[in-house]
Amino acid sequence: MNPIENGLSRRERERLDRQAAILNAAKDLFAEKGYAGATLEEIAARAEFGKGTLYNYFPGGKEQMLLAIFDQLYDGLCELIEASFRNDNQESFRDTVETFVANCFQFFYERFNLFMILVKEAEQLIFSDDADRVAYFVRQQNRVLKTLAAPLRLAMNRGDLREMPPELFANMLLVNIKGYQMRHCPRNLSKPSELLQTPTREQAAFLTDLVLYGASSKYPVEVSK
Amino acid sequence: MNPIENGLSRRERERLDRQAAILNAAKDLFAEKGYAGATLEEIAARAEFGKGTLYNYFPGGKEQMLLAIFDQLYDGLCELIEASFRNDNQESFRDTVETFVANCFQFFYERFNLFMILVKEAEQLIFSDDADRVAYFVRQQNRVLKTLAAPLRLAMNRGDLREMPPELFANMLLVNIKGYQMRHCPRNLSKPSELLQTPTREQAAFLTDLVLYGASSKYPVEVSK
DNA sequence: TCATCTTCTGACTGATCGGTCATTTTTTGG
DNA sequence: CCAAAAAATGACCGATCAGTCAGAAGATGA
Repeated sequence: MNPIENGLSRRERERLDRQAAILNAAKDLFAEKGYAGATLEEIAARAEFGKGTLYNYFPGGKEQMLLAIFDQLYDGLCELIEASFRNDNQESFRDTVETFVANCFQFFYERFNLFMILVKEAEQLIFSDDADRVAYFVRQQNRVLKTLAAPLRLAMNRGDLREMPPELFANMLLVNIKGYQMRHCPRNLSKPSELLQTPTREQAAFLTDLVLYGASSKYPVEVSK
Repeated sequence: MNPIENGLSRRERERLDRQAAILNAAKDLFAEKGYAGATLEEIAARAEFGKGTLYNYFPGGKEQMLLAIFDQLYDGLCELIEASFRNDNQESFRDTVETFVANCFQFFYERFNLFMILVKEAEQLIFSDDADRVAYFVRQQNRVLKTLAAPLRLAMNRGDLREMPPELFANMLLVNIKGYQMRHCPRNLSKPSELLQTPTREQAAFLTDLVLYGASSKYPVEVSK
């Protein structure tokens, strides 16, 4: 009766497709107008559903959509980190970092709406006064930080990096990637003339060297602990 | 009839005092609940005025208050930059940068509400779809960036910094300061147990060394252009 | 003291929007 | 083809809130 594919019936697959379609509409609109600025009516219209239908797929309403989007974002980021550092050792640490940086640029280039949501909403949410939301974001951000800190710890043990709390450097790396990317974003999304430039390997190399070797043209007299 | 002080009559001074009181109330509430989350009613209550009175002092309403706050923030930041680099040359560039970083930490420590507003709202606003708001923020951020880029340009000419677009490094510096500070913020403002720690000179030194000399424990084979 | 001018006030308005649910439409399986 | 189940719908509700304004309160100065 139920020809199964991927262990899912057609009904179930269609349901997931529709859920994904709603989520994509939400992504676009959250990115464009911000979480608060996007209305359920608009999201429903963009996904070609009635407003009530959204609640079939996301009983938790707007907030559940936002958290589902952040789940995707943080999952993707963790996978990207693991993939980038998987074959560490097989090349110089510097090149591994460059690859990681380039992968991040590429990741956000392909998911520009996720990047905008991250930029616009994450800090707002992590410093909100809703304890549950704060807990969610602290957990997710720590997960990313731990994932990145692990290979950095190894690099320190190998002597590729100065000794410091690896989460600290993980944070610094991510902050720099985000800051660099943000600086090269179109300021005004409704002005289509400004396009997001495709990220180049040169930019990744530049940022990598800056982070690993610093901005000074001189070597420090003594590298401080 | 009008004994003048600072060129202002008593009436005018009182008016400015009340305006400042309203702005301080707004600062606290914007920092706590975010721009969207703070209501005019609350702001008025905290400043001990009726809601209608706010419009005597800020005819432009909520948005005018926000922009007035950002004016203060960006003005303060520019002054701080200029003051920090004023006696460059008299000490090593590294120490000048450390002073600048320490001053930034101190500045935001003393103005924690401004820092929270910056963190929570600035990106939301600069990527909004209101062209006027975007223009305001682009102008202000560029002003800060230019102010910081000027002494960095000089340092490059002196050979203290690698050659690169000075605005790029200015951006990187600011991003790192903000990112470092943010990492050491209490996540949940309503939980008073977590206090903002007073910034130390050691932290400024650490971040300075990281930015100037990099995280690598090895010197690059060749410093890339 | 009083007329006038300034400042203050908070009830009210209009608009917005998230979420609900009774009803309609579609799908399903016999 | 039909009855029952599932899905979709959008009018409606209640809450929120920025901004308004007519009148109250207070200051001024002659």
